Amino acid sequence: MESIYEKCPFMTTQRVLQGKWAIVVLYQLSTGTKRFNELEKLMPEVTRAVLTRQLRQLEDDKLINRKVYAEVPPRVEYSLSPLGDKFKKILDEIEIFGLEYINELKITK
Amino acid sequence: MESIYEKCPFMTTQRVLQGKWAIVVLYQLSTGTKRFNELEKLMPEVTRAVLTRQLRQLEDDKLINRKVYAEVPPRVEYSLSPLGDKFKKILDEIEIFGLEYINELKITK
DNA sequence: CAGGATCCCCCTGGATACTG
DNA sequence: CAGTATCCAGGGGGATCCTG
Repeated sequence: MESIYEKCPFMTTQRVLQGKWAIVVLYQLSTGTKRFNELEKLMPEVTRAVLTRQLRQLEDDKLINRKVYAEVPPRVEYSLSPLGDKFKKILDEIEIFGLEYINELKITK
Repeated sequence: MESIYEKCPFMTTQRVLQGKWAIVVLYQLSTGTKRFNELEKLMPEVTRAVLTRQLRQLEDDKLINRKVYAEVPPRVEYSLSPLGDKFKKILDEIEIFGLEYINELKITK
């Protein structure tokens, strides 16, 4: 890890958000705990392998929790960590901005 | 452009934030209009070519304005567009989150 | 059900050299 | 001063196939 990441809150957040599906996954989990295949259904554009990698990445970055139940068939639940919970504020603003952005460009173009 | 980008505010914002230096550039411009070489000095880790590309990308995405003055030596000023201005709210939350993130991981690790 | 293991390919960041 | 023009290498996304 480099020094700029440790000092600058913007670079730090940027690093966490690099994954193409990071924001959407965090959003999905912000509405509640989800199982793996629930996330799959909510995000049909993402393949399994990619979704798994994105989840691992967010887990490594301490934004989400992964809970495995020792059952058959297996059950795995993903949820926001305490740190991930603090990300919700960003998500709220992203949603507002995103909608405005979509609207604005619809008019302009 | 694909349909999911046009509909989902999270995907839309994600696309805009893909560039490695997007957030930092937006932050720098959120504190006021800057010339190209000011940005260079504020972000020494980024090379010229890369910074230029990032600026063009944000310009294409309508988040920043590029104003060229017909002078010698040339002067180019970058600033937030009206749309970019709306991004400030996200930046505020990113800063808060980033600082909390840095703090938390310092303690945990 | 929830993945793991590979492979491939493209895109993007970065380095370097040149310019109106 | 504020870029362009190339080139290169690495990594991440995506597809496909396999598994406890």
